[in-house]
Amino acid sequence: MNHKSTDNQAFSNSILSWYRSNPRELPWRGTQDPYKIWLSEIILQQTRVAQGLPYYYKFVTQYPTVKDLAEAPEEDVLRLWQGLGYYSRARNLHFCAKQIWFDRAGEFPNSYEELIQLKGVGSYTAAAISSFAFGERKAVVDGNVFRVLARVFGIETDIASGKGKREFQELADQLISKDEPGEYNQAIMDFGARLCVPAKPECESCPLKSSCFAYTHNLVDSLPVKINKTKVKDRHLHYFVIRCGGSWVWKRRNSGDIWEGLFDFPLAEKANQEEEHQLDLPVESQEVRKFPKKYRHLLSHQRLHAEFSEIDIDARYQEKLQKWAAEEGFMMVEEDRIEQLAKPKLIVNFLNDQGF
DNA sequence: AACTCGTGGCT
DNA sequence: TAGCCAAGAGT
Repeated sequence: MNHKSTDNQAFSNSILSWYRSNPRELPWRGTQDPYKIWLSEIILQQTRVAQGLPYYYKFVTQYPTVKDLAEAPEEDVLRLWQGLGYYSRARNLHFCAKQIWFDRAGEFPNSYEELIQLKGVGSYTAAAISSFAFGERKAVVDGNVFRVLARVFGIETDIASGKGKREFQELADQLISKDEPGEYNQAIMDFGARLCVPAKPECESCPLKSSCFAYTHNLVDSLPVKINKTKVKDRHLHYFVIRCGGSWVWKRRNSGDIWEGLFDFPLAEKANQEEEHQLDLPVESQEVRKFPKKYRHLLSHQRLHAEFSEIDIDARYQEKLQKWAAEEGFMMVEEDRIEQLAKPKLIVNFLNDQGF
């Protein structure tokens, strides 16, 4: 897919020109601090600007420099990330901050090649940081860029395929402005986010409308092509809220499943909701009260069906329960410390509903 | 290459 | 409602 360089320049000039009269004012624009740009880019991965904004403010306030982030406990970082999803982003962010501060003497990676070696920094994020902070000519290819290029140039390759990713990256590399690569990267993403949106784009006011392949061929609604193969799996979770002497039994979630590193409760999982869930406790004949409300919690790839039961155990069994919890990989948490635990949204919803 | 990893807004 | 998609990356 070769395009004449004059056409390329016409495209990038149009995008830049549109951007200069329609810029979004975002708090990470206007800074050259690679730490803040990195932070903003990690937060914005697969995340709408409106959803990420409050988290950006929380993080730059709590952790103004990479040193502050590096010196924080991972639990605190995850707690601040609570509710934003894709928690590996927070774990990798913290891991890299420690790496940069303690192993590199605080020297932030300052090139695409170095940046892409960081955990959680892929081709998009490395291009974004290197162009915004260091003026490197590396083209970003995110969901916006896929859409704009697919429509304007009439590309029907599946954007989820390896072939598609290579093809779009190659085209983006040809199109990016030589003089203002960072500005151009911002521009094409804003253009996709505000004008060339997925549904009902504003084609009538688009500066590219006469040259846009999709518009002139009535293909706007069918481009880009994305073949989605992920099927949603149903899971049935039964949580047990076990309380004893002012403490609750909590479980820190392991790797290899959703919500790694976050806290929830001892859990029984069964293949269907008909089966009655049970839990082996160290004390006999405890009353198990089921909360009437049932939860359906949607993830990108799983549909969770959850219910909760509470078990109150007399304080005289506290030591026995403590021992059992340690053996089972659970932990006893005093009530006033529960707020500090990083919890999945499902658990936060449950606690709010029950007035805890 | 296909699968995994959250949450929320919009249609 | 169910599906799509949002400044993607790791395995």
